[in-house]
Order: sequence, then C-alpha cells, then structure tokens
Amino acid sequence: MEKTVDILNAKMSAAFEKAGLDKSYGRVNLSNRPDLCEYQCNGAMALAKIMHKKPIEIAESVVEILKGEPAFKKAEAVMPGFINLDISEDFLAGYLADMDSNEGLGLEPVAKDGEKAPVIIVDYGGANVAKPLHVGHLRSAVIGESIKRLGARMGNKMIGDVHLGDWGLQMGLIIEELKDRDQTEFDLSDLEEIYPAASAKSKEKGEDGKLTERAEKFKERALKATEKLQSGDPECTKIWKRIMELSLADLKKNYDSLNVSFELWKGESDVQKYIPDMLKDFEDRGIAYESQGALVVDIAEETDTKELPPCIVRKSDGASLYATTDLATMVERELLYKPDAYIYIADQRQSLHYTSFFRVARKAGIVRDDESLTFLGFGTMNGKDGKPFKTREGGVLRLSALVNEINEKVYEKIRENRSTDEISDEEAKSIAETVGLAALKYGDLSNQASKDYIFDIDRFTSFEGNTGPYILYSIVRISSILKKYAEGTSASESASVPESRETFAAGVSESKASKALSLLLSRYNEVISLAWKELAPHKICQYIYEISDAFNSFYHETKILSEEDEEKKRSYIALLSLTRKVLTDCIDILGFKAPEKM
RNA sequence: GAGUCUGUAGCUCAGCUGGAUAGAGCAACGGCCUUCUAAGCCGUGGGUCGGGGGUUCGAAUCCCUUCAGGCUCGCCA
Repeated sequence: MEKTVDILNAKMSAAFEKAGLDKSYGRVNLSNRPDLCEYQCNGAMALAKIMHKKPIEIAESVVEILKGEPAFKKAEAVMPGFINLDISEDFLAGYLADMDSNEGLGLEPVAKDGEKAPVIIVDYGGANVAKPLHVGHLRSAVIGESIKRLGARMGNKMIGDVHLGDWGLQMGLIIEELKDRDQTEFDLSDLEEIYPAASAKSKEKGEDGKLTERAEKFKERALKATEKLQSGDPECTKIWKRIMELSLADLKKNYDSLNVSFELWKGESDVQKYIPDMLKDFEDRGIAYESQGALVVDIAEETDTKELPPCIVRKSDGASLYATTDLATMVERELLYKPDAYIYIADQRQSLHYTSFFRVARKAGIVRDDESLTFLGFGTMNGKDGKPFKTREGGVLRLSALVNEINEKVYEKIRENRSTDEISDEEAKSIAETVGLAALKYGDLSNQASKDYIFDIDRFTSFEGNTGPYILYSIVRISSILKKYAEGTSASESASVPESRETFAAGVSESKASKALSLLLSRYNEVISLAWKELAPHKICQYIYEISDAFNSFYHETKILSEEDEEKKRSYIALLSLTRKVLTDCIDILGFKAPEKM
C-alpha cells in the first residue's frame, strides 16, 4: 500500500501544479503543532522567496484548489504561509480498512512483485567459543537481531551469521591448561572454570608490572598450541572439537533465552582454507605488498580527512589477524550466498577496522561495486555512574546473570501487583521471563544505536513510562478486551469478515483520542520503511510508545464492551484489533513477545 | 598531536534533509479505581537546546569558532 504521507504528498503536489507552481514544493509533513493540524505543508514560504510573492497568497491559492478534496477535512492557509491540513475521517477509515485486510498491514516490500528479494548478510553476535557471553555481547545481539527481523519484514532475504571467534589464543590456553592439570575429559562447567583460570595465568604480573616468568612461559606454550591446532595437529583438534561441541550448545541456549537466532553458525575456523589463496592473489595482483615484514594493503584515499594507515593482512610472523579472517569470510560468503549487501554490527570503537577492511574488499574486488557494505556501530553500555557496565565487584558481568537479575525483579513486581489467585507461581515466572526480555531489549533499542547509553536496571524494571513493559501492558489490555468480546459473540458473528471502511468509520471519528490513534496506525508503513532505511529500531520504539499512549487515553475515556450501539462497539473492536496487530508486528521486529496476561 | 562522536529540564532520552509556543519518561506536587488489568489515566511546576559568531523572513537543526567529555590512531579482537 502507498504510504499515507505519500498519498497526501501527491495530492498537494498536484494542487501546486494546478495553481501554476513548482510541484516539488508541495511536500507534506507531519505537523509539529498537533494542536493546530495533523499534517502541514511549508512549501509556500520557500517558494515565496523565489517568486517574490507573499507566502500567504501562494498558500491561499493552493488551498482554493484543495477545496472539495475528499482526503482532507480541513485545508487552510495561515500566516505567514503555512498550509494546515486535517485528514478526513472517511479517508482514514478507508485506509485502515485496507491495512486491516492486507496481509502485511500494507507494508511495501523492497522488491516489487516478480523481482528477486535482495540477499543481505547480517554479521552480529561476535561470540567467542569457550568464553561465556557477557554484557558486551548484549547490544550486538539485540540490535543485530532486530535489524535482521526488520530487513526480513521489508521483504529482504536476511542471513544472520554469528561469526564465532573459534580459532584464537583462547584455544591454546585451554589446551595447555588441560595439560597442566593432566586432564583429558571435561564438561561445560569445567570449561567455564578452566578458561578464566588459564587466561589469568597468562596475564599474571609481577610487582614490576611486567608478566611473570611463569606467565610468559605459559603464554608461549599456549601460542604454540594455537599454532599446532591451526596446522591440523590431531591431538589439539580433538580437544578443539570437544570445546566447540560444549560451547556451541551453551551459546545457543544463551542466545535462545534472548530470543536471538542465527541462520549461520560459522566461525573463523571455517574460512582458514581461503586465506592462502586470497593472500597470494593479493600479492600477484600487486594489491598487497610487504612492509616491515608484514603484508599490507594501502587504503588511503584522497578525500580522507585523516591519513589512514595501511591494512595489515598478514603479520610479520606469518599469522593472520582480524582483517584477514573478515576478508576470507567475505570470500566464502560471496561463493556460497552471493549477497547483495552486508551489514556488520559491532562496537563503534571498531569503526576504523571496518572502513579499512571494507576498502580492501572493494580494492581487491571481493565484492561487486554495487554491493553495499554497511557498518552499524553501537555505543557503549554504561552503568548508572556513566562508566562501562561492571559488576559491583568490578568484574565483567555475565549476560545470563544480567538476564536472571532482571527476571527476578520483574517477578517481584508481578507479585506486588497480582495475587497467587490471579496468577500462579509457575505462570508468574514464565511471564517474568517474557516481560523481563522486553524490558531489557526495549531499554536498549529505544536509544539510538550509535550512542552510548546508561543501562539502569532499576529504571528498566520499574515499569513506568516509556518502557517495554508499558508496551506489553497495553497489548495485554487489548487482548483482554478482545477475548471478552469474542466470548460474548457467537462463532458465526466473530468469524473474521474483512473489516470495511464503514466498520472503521465510527471508531475513527468517535473522539480526539480515537482519531489520534487512527492517525498513528495509518503511519505504520512510513515508520517501518524509515526505520529500515536508517537502520534505526529506536524509531519503532518511539512509534509503539506513541500508539500505546494513544490507546490508553482512548481506553480510559471510552467504554468499549458496555457500549450499547452495536455498530459502534464493532467499530471500537476493529480499531483495537488493528492496534494490536500493529503493536504485535512491531515488537516482533524488535525481537520480543507479549504475554497473554500480566 | 590528529581524527571522530557527544553536549537539549534535577536524572534518562527523543527531536537535527531549517518552520509556528523545543517534546516524552523518571523524580516533585494535585486529582481519578463498587464499572473492559491503576504496571493505567488527567493535570501543575520545571529549559538562555555547552558558549560565541554567521547564513536566513525563520536556527536545537546548516556554516565557522570556542569550551567540556568519550572513543580511536599498522602487526589484539
């Protein structure tokens, strides 16, 4: 379906043209003065400058032409030259009816009928094997999942890849630690203890601040073990496989609890085989050259505001590094999936790495010129003190611990509000998980991804105001009404007949609150498209907050089930049903769900 | 030092492709539950949009400058 704002634009542009004006000035925007009008056009003022005419006269001439246009209830010219618009209830009711009967709520997919859906790879997660997920992994998972779902909703074929760190030093550390302990068998809980111990051992520092001799030696052995693993040593590979098996199962469980999933569980180890040929090719074609013993690619461009260092693709000791693996991964993805675009989601601080790696990929022709490479960098998650989030003891907080803490607080809150008669203990725990996840994700996603944000558990779990639980609460209230309505209606009556313009009409024009809600619902298409274009889930959060707010106002001033006029009642129900559809669709994009009751 | 991002109410954040009186939430204060979930609704107070210039009929928004803070700056990921 065409976006409402585009429909209005077209009508306004036509009116400008008819008035003998440049139609490109007939652009309609959402009003910034909702007390005066719903939509506005400011083109007359810009045009007045060029035409040396009074803006109000231009506006008036356009308004004259708009008279009789059924989409507008009001079109008026006001000083100094604004054109203020209100949409007609009839138009709005028709639009909502179309949305309601449209399977995708009228969202315009990126690919037209018959066209192939673009294939987009989303690289997020960034989990490391054998290391537990910690809060640093939260944003990538939450934002990435939401971007992936948003893209899919827009009709793209999205492929999410967790891109595991499964080939690094941590493997060598574990292998050597196992040797020291003379241990061959181990399970997950062993692993959870072994890695931190080994890591600490390799970083042990003496009083002079330098690594102790013991640490040096241990690290050296670990490096050697890593090297052995990478060259296919059977003993090391056996241990590696066992680590992978245990760790992957655990990671999947953790991501599951966040409602985050990946199409691909590929890792650095999967792409090692592409590296030698890729680097040889770089050298043969003169793209890469040796510098201080390392193999590098120049990436500087004339337009740079700052001199960029070359990108190192092979260390002087012959080993590969971050950029190498990322490039090789891209080689494999081109081979296997032929994507049209890539989106990488990682900490903002890695932006330099991504610009440099993207440039190498382009320079080497790993990707086609028309493939887009996007880096979505997110800011740091800070504690209430504005400093990076830590446990009270100052350590790294495990993601699972954070999730548990939130669920616990939500559970307490449920108990404060609902007795055991209303909600059983088992049920309360399950609701707490659903609501807790919404609190966590909404808290993160409602901020602009690129900015740092303050993660305040107390605020997110306080459940007042602009929070995930507030959104869920609104949905639950609607569900409760719809359920009661269905119970009071016979099966034949409630059989889903597509709602018509007439059905919506009464609800839309009922009150200011219902009109406001209807206007918001009609913007669904526009908001989702914009959020995708800008990769901005926070715009969806803002949108559903406004909808929830509008719904709650409507709810308070309108008796729905006790309405005696059956036609009106049906109209309210249609409006609520559509509201729920839109809200549910949006939170699904954000990556969480609403419970039945709360 | 260079690059880059940020600075909006006491706190947490929107708004930034220029428009009318800068918006929310929290916190504070005052109302609203025998009626569809009060995790809610309605209302009050609270701001030289870091400072200073400029462009414009019009600037939180664009340009310049300055202050403060974060982050990054070839062999970690």
